[in-house]
Order: sequence, then C-alpha cells, then structure tokens
Amino acid sequence: MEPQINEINSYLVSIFNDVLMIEERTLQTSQFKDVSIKEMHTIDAIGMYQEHTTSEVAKKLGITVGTLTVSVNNLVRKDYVNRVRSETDRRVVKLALTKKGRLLYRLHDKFHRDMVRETIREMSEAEAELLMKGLVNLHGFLERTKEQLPE
Amino acid sequence: MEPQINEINSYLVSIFNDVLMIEERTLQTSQFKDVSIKEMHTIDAIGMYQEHTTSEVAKKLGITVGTLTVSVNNLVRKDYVNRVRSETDRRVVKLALTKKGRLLYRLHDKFHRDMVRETIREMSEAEAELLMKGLVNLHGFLERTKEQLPE
DNA sequence: TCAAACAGTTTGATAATCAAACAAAAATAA
DNA sequence: TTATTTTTGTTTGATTATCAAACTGTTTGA
Repeated sequence: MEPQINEINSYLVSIFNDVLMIEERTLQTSQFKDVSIKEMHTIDAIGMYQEHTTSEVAKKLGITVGTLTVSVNNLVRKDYVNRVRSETDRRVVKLALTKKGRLLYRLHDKFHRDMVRETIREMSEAEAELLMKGLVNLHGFLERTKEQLPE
Repeated sequence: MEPQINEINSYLVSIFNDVLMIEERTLQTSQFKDVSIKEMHTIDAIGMYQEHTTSEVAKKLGITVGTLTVSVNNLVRKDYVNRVRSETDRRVVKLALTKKGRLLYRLHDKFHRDMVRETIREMSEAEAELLMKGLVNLHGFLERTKEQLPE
C-alpha cells in the first residue's frame, strides 16, 4: 500500500511542476510574451462567456480583490481585459476579455485539452470513466479538507 | 468525447488549485508561519538525504540560480537551510537542511502522503490502478512536450 | 437622511522572478 | 607557466504577485 502512495504522490508532484513549467515556457516563446502564467490564469478565470465582477474572479482565483485590481490594471494596459462599470450598481466592475484576450484564452484552452486528450488516448471509454471517478474522489477529499481549514 | 475532456480538464485544474491553496493555508496556520509555499517547495527540492548544489536545485525547481540565491538567503536567515562551500571545488555551494528544515520537510511530506492515502482509501483496487494509469499517461505526455520545448 | 455595509482602488511592504553585470575559481589553451 | 575561457554562484534593477489596511464612491436600511 505505501509504495503505491509514494508513487502516486511523486507523479502528482511531477505533473504539477511540469504543467506549470510548460505553460510558462510556451507563453514566453509565443506571440504573448508579455503575459505571465499568473496573468494567464487570471485571463482564464475571467473567461470567454459571461461577464464576471472583480469579487467573483478574485474568489475564483483565491486572491484578494486588491491583488486582482493591480493585475487587471496591467492586463488592461496590455489590452487583454476590459473593465466596465455596471449600469445597475455603479460600485460593481465587470471584467471581460478583449479580442486579443479571447485569442489567448483559446490558445491556452487548446493546450489543456490536448493534454487531457493525450492522457486518455490509450484508454477505453470505460477506463476513462474510471479515471474520472478517481479524480472526482480526489476532488471531493480536497473540498472537504478545504472546509475544515481554519477560517 | 469532447465533453469528457472538458470535465477531466476542469477537475485537474480544480485539484491543482486546491492542493496549492490547502498547502499554503496549512503552512500559515502552523508553527512555520514564516515559510511561503514557494519556500516550502525549495526546502522540498533541497531534500533530506543528499547534499545538492545551487545549480542542481535551481534546475529541479525550474528557476534561475539568481532567484534561488535570493530565496536561500532568506531560508538561511530563518534557519531552515545551511550553505556549505565545497572543499574540492571552491566555486560550488552545497545546500542542506538544518534540523528545523528537516522537521518541516517531514511535516510537508506527511501532508502529501495523507492526501493520497485518503484519496485512494475510498477507491477499489481497480480504480486506484486506473488513476495511476491515467497519471502515468499524463506524465509521459508532459515529458515528451517538455523535450519539444524550444531551448 | 444618515450611518453602515459593500465593491473596488490605492498604497506600502515583502517575496518571487528574470536578465544582465559581476566576482571568484577551475579548466583549457597558448 | 601564463593567459583566456568556462563555470558557479552572487548582486542588482526591473517587474509582477501578494496582502493588509486605508481610502473612495455607491447603495441599503434604520
């Protein structure tokens, strides 16, 4: 039992580091050199489809609104994000991607989809379903752990 | 097929974010409040057992030696890491954990093992095998991708 | 109407990061 | 041997990431 735990653990750690590193490197050698991996994740959290408020995006990313404001300042300057004050509640800021932002979003999304597609390439439909179940378990455990976290 | 890819992808992303967030939060509410999650990973990369040079650790972490030097300065100041000049080659610096560093290393390692153990506890043998198979595929894909990366 | 609550912004401090300039030591070439 | 090049690590300057706390403007509710 223990060796399996160690093995799964080292694969998870290694995968984690690789994904981050590859994403970073891919960005830096693309036409989007001026975007860091953190900014990429902010763009991802803002998303293509609905408008999201600053608070919503900050919560999704697990950072404070202050941090997000600073980051969005840079992304607006670099023309990836638009800020729009809500008409119905003038305190609220809605964030949306620019054309350039949406292009980058799609590129990043493609990387992720390719990655997963390759992962399940050699699996049958049923096996992929079971992998999915494993991920659901892991996710469930983490969500429960999160709730038990102090404050 | 496509919807499954999307679903697996969002679970992976969510799992990654949760692990990072839980690690960070766990550290900040422990006796090791003065260590950030990045510093924790540096301590992990230095490791318990062999001595490693600055270059080796930087490579393992995927950061420049300059960045690591700065980080190690802080970890030495906070008494988690020792710097030792090599006797045989006076250019080389060997990094090693202090007693406090080793204590923290073990704590972090335990968190990881508990996480995996808890995750596969609820799974059947077959499910755990398939999770493992999925991870191996994913890891293989990432290693191949890394090799194709420019320089 | 006016105080409290809310949504974001700004600021000051610190950490993380890189590239480039630098210093010291070792290896290689002359 | 001496000079040059390469290697290992440090320092520095710039930018980003982050938080907490102070702040601004807006809305809500007493």
